[in-house]
Amino acid sequence: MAVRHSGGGSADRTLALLWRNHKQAEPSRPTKLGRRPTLDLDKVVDAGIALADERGLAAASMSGVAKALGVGTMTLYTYVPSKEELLDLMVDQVLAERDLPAPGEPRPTGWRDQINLYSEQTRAMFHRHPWLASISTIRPPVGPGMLAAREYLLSACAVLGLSPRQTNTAALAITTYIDSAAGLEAESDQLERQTGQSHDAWWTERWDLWETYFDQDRHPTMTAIWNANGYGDGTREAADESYRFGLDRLLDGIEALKR
Amino acid sequence: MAVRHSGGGSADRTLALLWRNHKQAEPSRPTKLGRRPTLDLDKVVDAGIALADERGLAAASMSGVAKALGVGTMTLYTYVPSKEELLDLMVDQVLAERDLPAPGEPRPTGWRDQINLYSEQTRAMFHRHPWLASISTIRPPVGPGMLAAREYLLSACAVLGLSPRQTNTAALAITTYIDSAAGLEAESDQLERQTGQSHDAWWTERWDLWETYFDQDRHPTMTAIWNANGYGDGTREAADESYRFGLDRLLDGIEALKR
DNA sequence: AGCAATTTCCGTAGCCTATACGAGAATAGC
DNA sequence: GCTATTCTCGTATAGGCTACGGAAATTGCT
Repeated sequence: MAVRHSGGGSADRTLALLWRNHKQAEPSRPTKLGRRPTLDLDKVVDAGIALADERGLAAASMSGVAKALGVGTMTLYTYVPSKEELLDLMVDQVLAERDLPAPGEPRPTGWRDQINLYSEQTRAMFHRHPWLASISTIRPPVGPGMLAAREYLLSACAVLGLSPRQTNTAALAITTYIDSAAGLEAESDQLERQTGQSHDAWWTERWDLWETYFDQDRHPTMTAIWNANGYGDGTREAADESYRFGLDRLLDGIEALKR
Repeated sequence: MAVRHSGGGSADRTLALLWRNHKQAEPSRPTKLGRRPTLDLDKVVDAGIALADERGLAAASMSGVAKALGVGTMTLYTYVPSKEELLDLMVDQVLAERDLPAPGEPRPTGWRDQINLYSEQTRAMFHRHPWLASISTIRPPVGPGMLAAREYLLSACAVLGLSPRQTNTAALAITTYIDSAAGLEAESDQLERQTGQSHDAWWTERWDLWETYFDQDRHPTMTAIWNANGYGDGTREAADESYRFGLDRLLDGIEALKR
């Protein structure tokens, strides 16, 4: 995973880029002087996302993106202050892809269905862009995409009638679970595609573990579950099942507070 | 975050390194020929961990670790096949640091206390080694540390009396939540230490967001929670509170299945 | 038309990674 | 001392990000 240090450029500049299509607080450029640009920021961000989608986050290097756009590497720096900023823009753009109803728009009636909508949209997003999982999300890019999703989730939790403080806490817990679990799921899928090695094949390659190193006496519960076929056949469904199970239990627990 | 692709060297070689101190299936080296080594694998792994702890994962480069040990960079490759393997070894070593009772050893009586022990040990581990959060954990190093922790968690969940399949599912959901949430928490702390910028200061730097870009009409719930002081003062306690809240609700939901 | 101002484009170079290769140094047994 | 074996590590290659500075393009003014 790549780690954003998120301190390079000025925060103001980054915010201006993130919100570039939302408010023109300043009437943008005053003049039309100088050489005309061949690209624009959206093209750069789109190219970065496309590369990362197809060939992994590592392929979205500055030189890779430039090559994909048919320009020199350094040309990108006219549009983006640094790679870190480019990543921020890519992240917020895919965060905004989720189709979540805005305030006032129709939405599922029940609380759980509203959360499930967030869950499914987020899962689909991670599935389309598995590289997202390997980017740190503390101090995320505070762009329109992130804020819209947070607003939706908070508004869904608001109907529980908890205190404002607890509403926020509950929403945080839910995002933590959904984002992490969906990210893990997507990362696993991506590995299968990228390495061509299924999760099962990966375990088979480690057959030596059970043969040579595994000590049943030190791992009685694992052994018992194994013997009872508790691990199922495909690890894919197990992950799926556990995702839903965990989310449902978490929502059960939260709903029980409502009285 | 750094991404391990976990496919470079042969799986057998990696397993042998991971389990090096646990079983001597083969009586190790036959001869004592040749030049005597100046290091051993444990020293290399320890140096990598120490460097990552103190100055971040990026500081644990091959050249960085070599310099810390006072040897040439290429010397490390006598002990470790590649950087990827070194990371695997670092990871499993810190996973094993957690002080969790082995089978047969005394442990907390209640189910929840057993889970809480796992939670606290894991939190402390992430806090000591925040870089762990930025390493992908799908297809993790299957070493003694990982297996011991999994065994403990499964054995704790086993007392619920669920089916083997559901026991495993529940344990997966719990690790997903705990590992992710604890990782996020630790990453945030690390950023504060490393950049010297507190979470609050980070938000203050983005004051422009609320001033210039934020649209209250599109974010009514956020605005309402803000006005009701629902975000609290320090984001630190909010994260702490949300961690406990989410875990408690998840455990509530799981416990409700027990009948 | 010519020139200045301005903006974009991008080659070069510096410093950072990881690691393949191969030469040299150290050690054991003969 | 000789040889086999093992460890050490300098050099070189290939890739990453990005500071710098000059070339190219475009507008507007004279």
